[in-house]
Amino acid sequence: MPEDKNGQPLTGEHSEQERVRRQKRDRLIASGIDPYGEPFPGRESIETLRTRIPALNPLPDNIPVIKSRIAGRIVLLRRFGKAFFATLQDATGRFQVYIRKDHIGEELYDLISENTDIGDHIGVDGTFFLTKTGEPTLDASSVTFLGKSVHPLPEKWHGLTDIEQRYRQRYIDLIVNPQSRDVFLRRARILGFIRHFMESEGFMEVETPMMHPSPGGALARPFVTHHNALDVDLYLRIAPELYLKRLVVGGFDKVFEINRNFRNEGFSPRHNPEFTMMEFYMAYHSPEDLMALTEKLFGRLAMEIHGSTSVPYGDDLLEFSGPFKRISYFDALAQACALSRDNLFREDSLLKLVKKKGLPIPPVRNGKPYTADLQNLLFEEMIEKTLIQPTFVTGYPRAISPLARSSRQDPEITDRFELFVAGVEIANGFMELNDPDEQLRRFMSQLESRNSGDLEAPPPDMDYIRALEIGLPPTAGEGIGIDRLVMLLTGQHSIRDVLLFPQMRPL
RNA sequence: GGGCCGUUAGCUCAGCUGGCAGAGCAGCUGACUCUUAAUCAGCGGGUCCGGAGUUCGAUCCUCCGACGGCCCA
Repeated sequence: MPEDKNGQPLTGEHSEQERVRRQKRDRLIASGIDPYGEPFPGRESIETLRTRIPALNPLPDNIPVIKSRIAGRIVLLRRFGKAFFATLQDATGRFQVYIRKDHIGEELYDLISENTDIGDHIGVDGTFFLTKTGEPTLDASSVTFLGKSVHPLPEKWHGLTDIEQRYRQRYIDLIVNPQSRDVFLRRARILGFIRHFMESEGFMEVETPMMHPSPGGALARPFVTHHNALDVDLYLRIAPELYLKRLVVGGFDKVFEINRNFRNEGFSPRHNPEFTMMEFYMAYHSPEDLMALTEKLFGRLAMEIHGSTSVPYGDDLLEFSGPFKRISYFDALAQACALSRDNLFREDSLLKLVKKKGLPIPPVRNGKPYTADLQNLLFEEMIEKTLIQPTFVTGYPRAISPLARSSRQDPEITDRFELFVAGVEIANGFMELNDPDEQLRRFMSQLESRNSGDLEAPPPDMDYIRALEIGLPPTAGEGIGIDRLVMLLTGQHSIRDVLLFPQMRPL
């Protein structure tokens, strides 16, 4: 049974306005009009109509005759006695129509005038003209009723501001809040641009499984589901990484995937349980190449969406013309913590600093906290949020990079970087570990963590080890958080504002 | 998981110290054939998120719960 937001059943509980609208619907039916409409062939989009209108400023004496057929939702209505103005909205914009009793006939006029509301769909055939005040308008020669809206829309001026309702009833938000609509139009452009860019760079788009027999490729708790016919548990993927590298083993040496990942975590302005990532892999390339490609992509995207590589975000002006700033993980940490390189690797001095900062002690594993966990905690707390302009952080510790190859210069660090913008992690890339025996040792070490209670540590994926045994060429791979990127490019500060249907607690 | 804040008409919001529930928009009736937040006159519309308690009396105070936001973990 349908319910309102307080769990109350809706049947027979219509408001006065809904009852009135249903009565109007029934009157339309009684007059032989289908209140839910028929297809309306031959209409043009409002955007197309606008392109056909020549520049008419100042108002010319002889406007060329422009006839049009448009359809849309009535979003504004100004009634007079024997005529009214209605503003129609379709996917491409708004356009005013003028409906006069003496132009469409008394019978049709009375029927339409008395039974339409804001929110209804109508189709209009008419002739273009400019009003006294210069508003482009279609003078209706006939009106077709295309759909009754029996539930009133929010107020025309303030729109829908209740955040919860905007997320739960996005269809209303999209009708009445042009800013919201614009965010998603831009999101679609961003996605299209990225795909086109990657293809032009020689990448092949692939789709790998969303349901994994064993979760892997990241550190996160998975969602579990069950396949009945096989009678096995499956995990919604936390990352596509291990499958994409299998494809590189298979010979597709430049691949990318844009798709959803699922992580069984809480919500925040930057986290949704399902989110969109692009991961891509380039055989025979380096992390340097990844960073260069990332700079190129972000610069082009900023130009595409903003017409400039400078993008305003909150109080900041983000500069996406590369090259981006680079800092080393340990240099930055040593500086921010005012610790010597030696003390940076001593558990006691790290612990002292963590306690001094009032930070929670990370979970103890095998009797002792890892120095890498302490380092990472301090890095996250003291450095990440200060990285406003696009910044690559390089040289991540091996201990927190189980799929990355160790640096040839320093085996304690990996050839891995993360990109931060506006204090938020946007991308993560590295030289892939392609030594199967080393990868197996790392997996077994993660298994120990898992067995000692770390639910984010994945179990070993032995088929992935076999793929590495077949041979992964030297490969660089990167993941880019698409939702967060869209946030930056659309000026949004909550991930929920760039997701059409963010996850909400069911009512 | 913790702290703070919020939930009142279809929507946006007021509501003082506990004393008959308010406005604007939307709706209804009437006037109006160039308005664009149309205008003018009149009218209707409420499970004050839910439950319990205190009180003569609760939208308001207390407790429990639901949902949401922000911050922290």
